[in-house]
Amino acid sequence: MATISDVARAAGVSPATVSRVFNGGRVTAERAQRVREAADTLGFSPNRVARSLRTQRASVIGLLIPDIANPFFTALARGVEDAAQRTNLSVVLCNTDEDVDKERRYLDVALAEHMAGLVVAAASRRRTDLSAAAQRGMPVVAVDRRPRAAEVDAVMVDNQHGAEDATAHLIERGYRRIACVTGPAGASTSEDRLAGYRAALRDADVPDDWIRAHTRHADFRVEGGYTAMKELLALDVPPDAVFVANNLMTVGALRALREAGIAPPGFGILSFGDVPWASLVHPSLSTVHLPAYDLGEAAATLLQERIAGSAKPLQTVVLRTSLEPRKSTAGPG
Amino acid sequence: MATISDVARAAGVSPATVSRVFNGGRVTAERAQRVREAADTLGFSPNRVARSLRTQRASVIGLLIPDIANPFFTALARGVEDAAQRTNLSVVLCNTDEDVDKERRYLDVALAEHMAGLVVAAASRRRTDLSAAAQRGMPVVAVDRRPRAAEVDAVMVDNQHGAEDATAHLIERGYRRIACVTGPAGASTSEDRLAGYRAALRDADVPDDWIRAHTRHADFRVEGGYTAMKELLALDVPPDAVFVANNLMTVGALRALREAGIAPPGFGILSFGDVPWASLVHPSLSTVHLPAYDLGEAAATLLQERIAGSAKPLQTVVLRTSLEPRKSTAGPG
DNA sequence: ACTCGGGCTGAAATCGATTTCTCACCCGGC
DNA sequence: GCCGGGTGAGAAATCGATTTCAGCCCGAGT
Repeated sequence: MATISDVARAAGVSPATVSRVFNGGRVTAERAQRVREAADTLGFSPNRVARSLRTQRASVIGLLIPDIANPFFTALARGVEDAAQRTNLSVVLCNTDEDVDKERRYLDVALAEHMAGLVVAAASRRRTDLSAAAQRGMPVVAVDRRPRAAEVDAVMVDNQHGAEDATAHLIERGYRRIACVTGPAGASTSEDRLAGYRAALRDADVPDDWIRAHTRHADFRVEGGYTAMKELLALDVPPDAVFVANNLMTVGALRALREAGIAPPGFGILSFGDVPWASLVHPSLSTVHLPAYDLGEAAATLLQERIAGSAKPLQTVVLRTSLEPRKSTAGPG
Repeated sequence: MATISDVARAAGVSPATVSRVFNGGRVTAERAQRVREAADTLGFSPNRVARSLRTQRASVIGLLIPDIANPFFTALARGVEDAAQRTNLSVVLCNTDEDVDKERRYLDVALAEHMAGLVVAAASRRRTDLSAAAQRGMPVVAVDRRPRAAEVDAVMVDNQHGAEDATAHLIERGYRRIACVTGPAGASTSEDRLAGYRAALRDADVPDDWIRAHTRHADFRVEGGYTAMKELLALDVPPDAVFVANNLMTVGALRALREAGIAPPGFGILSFGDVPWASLVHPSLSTVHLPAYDLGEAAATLLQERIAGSAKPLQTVVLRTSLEPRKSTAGPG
């Protein structure tokens, strides 16, 4: 592996000059030419480790996501990656598995590795601690989930508004007993989506205690959705529709429904977040489409501004969701 | 950010001693204790960039995969990640998008970044060039796909054997006109799977020209599977079953079948590779299960041996696939 | 009592790039 | 002919850890 000194020797100049050629210093054209030729024949590319050490800034950003198997997060990751690549940053993807300990270990690595910045979809609202990074001056952007009390930029979707719209859509379609499967009590996303659901039902004069009796908290995973849905179906007067707060739980809920021999349009299903291959499988599913890719792209762009030194006040970007109603127009009747 | 010298000063020792405490050198218990306390109160963790520069080896490995949206590769990635974490390596995930240029750019980054090693699911069999890395002494393990003429370790599935078994299974079920949708002509995976399919049909005395007429090459993506399936269905005598060489193309094929009003068990569908949520959706789909997670884990483990300096001769690990027949037992009739 | 050896230590070199500091040189103006 | 200003280039310091090297101390062996 050729070093800068090898190139310098081959070109008959000092290492400083070689560095200047590649970093836009002032060098006479003739010398610059010699350096470039030498670099080419030696196949030189600067050692990024040494550069990072000297400049105190890496060309790597970290992306912490809770579940790489979830298509929502893979789409988000692609958005981050594409944005990062535009400024020659590489992305280290860290899968925290919704596990706060694992997440903290990755945060430590990011600090020790002196990464240029972090995009974080937090594993927990209460327990994720981003202060260490912020303290050390490492730029951080929260995405999708906002850890409580974190002084960072954030890019979110309008969870509450989207959930309210979507639930209202179910009501318009004629469903009356709309249950809800939401995520863990701690997460900002599950709370906001629940709040939107509640708002829509209240607006339709559904009493609070009915709502409470028909709400289940699960874990944002397939199994949790399955169990919660079974519970709801076992009620004395089962619901005639359900609002499910994320894509994976919808898959579980669908399984529970199939086992119970229940299907749309007699039963309304609304998923917050795109269910993979849903259009193929269940054209009768309504979904709230989440701009996952754009979320990632926006977060990475924001992060790059901070890395470049922007001192603007902290900002929160909120992207709109969009409702994709099911194809069939029939209601529950 | 506390440095090793800060800790040394606080503990009243030299930086060398601090380093020895953390890297298993011989230090008296009493001093080691003082160092550890100082490190704790200062919140010291060694700067990995500096360490990498000095030791000439990073604690990061690269994972190059062609499509992060494909659940097969996300499962593989998790396997790599879990294995890597056991030895405190972090994983940089690079999504090459089946694009050889993008892949080459990532390879350059990996070299400049002096990563400890690479796990590569190559974008192309012919055009992916791993020699630069090998030449510079960077350990590389090919996974799932083997680039032609690359002198590297590899972890693969037994594509041909799995495909042959699976096709034979369709024949046993009573299907007679079994078509095939495979991947791009260049890829090792699509060629091997096609070869397995062919072997099974030949074994059942199906003439070669029939086979050739009922084989389509597509691009391993949903759209390609859809188009190929439509072509096959438009034949004068359409097939009564299809062997599809990867999971995403199966999704496309299923859509084409649904649009044509065709469904199992009248039509046999065999997917090479698990289709996400298939069990929920299409219990009547047979799949060849691929051990994606284990593939990643094995590759990362092998890579770590090489990083640790193992000089064993190059090896190729082949993992077995397993056939998961559809639930219903009825045949085509 | 003297030497030899083994275990700890700290000073200093090292990794490879960037960046400051210094100096030589050239040009135009007085 | 002399002097300032500006420019280009090299020597050397620097980033923060690891590692070599040399020295020191202490105990054991003769």
